[in-house]
Amino acid sequence: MIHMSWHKRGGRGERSYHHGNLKEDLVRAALELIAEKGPFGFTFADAARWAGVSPAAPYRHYSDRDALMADVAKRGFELFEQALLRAWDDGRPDPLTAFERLGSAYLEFARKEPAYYSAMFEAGIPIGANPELRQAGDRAFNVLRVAAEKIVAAAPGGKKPPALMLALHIWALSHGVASLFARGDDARRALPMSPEELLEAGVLVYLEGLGLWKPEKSR
Amino acid sequence: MIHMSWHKRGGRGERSYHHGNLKEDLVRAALELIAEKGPFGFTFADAARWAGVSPAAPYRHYSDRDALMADVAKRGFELFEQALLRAWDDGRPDPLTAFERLGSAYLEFARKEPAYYSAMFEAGIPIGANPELRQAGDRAFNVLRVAAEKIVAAAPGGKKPPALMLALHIWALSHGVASLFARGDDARRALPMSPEELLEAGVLVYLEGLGLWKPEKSR
DNA sequence: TGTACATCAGTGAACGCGCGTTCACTGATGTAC
DNA sequence: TGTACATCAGTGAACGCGCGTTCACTGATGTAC
Repeated sequence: MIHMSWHKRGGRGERSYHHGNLKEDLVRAALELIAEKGPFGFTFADAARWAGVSPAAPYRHYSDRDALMADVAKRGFELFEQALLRAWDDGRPDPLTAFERLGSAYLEFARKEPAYYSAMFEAGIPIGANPELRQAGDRAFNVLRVAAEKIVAAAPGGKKPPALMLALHIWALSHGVASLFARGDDARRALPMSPEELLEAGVLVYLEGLGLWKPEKSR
Repeated sequence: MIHMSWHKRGGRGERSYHHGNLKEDLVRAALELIAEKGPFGFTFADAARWAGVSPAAPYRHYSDRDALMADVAKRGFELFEQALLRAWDDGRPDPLTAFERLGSAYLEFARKEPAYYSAMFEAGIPIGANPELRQAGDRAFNVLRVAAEKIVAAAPGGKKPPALMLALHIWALSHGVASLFARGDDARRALPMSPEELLEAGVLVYLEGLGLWKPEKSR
């Protein structure tokens, strides 16, 4: 009996002395545990246990628990950016339709990825001290900013409100709706409609206020 | 030496065997500690230590740490409601002016009372399981709802958008701006303007979209 | 192709620490008479 | 006004537990020749 299984790799659950993907597994562990018990409901040792590894092993990959959380948040922003890019789809078929999709994608991310979402926005990570994290967040916001620019550029007549402001307003509105009503955990508040409907209506009213959208007459 | 000071009450820092205001002091301790280290950065024992009391003492007032947090959140909502009521001032001198004050009060609360704010919105307290907390939150939101109704009622012409929707939109926008840009801690994001300006502009654009406000010609 | 060696990524035992919680207790307060 | 007693709100010691972190170590992998 000299640990035969250790010499096999890639089998169903079989382990070698070297885990091989521990870093990835720690991230997955963190996500599972955040989803289960909130962004502060788990420890470094918990993550190690979840990954089936000794409590000292995570130190090979992260200096401490906060570094792991920051990495989770960074990866979250990267996925978020990709989700937003897919939804925006370069403004097809027209900027307004694509813009509404962007809002829905925001809510969908908050609901389907509550673990990433809370790591990104509610884990209390000081963004100022973490340039990589900040950049990942900025890139995600940038999708919104580019979309806002296109909306403004496509506007009829001489209406050219500042695109940055538009993007910030939509971000804040989406974030507010998501945080209050569309979150994937027990702190979600009840609402007499779907969060998507609420957000879409809000965005349309807002765009109408900017003169970038007109409701159809016959409604 | 038979603990003379114990027999005095109300003096500067002097203590009797019975603390007298421990419950209030525990709440204050929680607020101090949340402000310092975040909503999860302290323990029941910390709160006891801060209040200058043995670690078993808090159990006379709260069943556990979560109960203390929930009480902090509840008190936060009560203060929030009062702050909003003061800002609204029954719609004086006119509903629109008062409504803008309401938005500023939201941001001011988030900035000046980050401890209450994070207990209320970011401590992960399951609101469904806590009727008192939920009611306190509902009462705070109700201020916004009543204000929205007055705004709608005072609207010119036949424009009568649903007040509940208006209130929810403004709540979400305020909450988004506050959570992202006006929070009182290190997770605050940078912004090329003041959060107040951003929110006020957003509210005005939104109200314009509803036909409840018109920008002055000469701007 | 084989061998020696450096490097890497894990182990597991150990430590000091502080937390949550309980317990029998005790000082202070309120009340009945 | 005084006294006896019940009740309340604290004490402080104790416990088991799990965490964070370190350490010397060891199995596995990669590479030079």
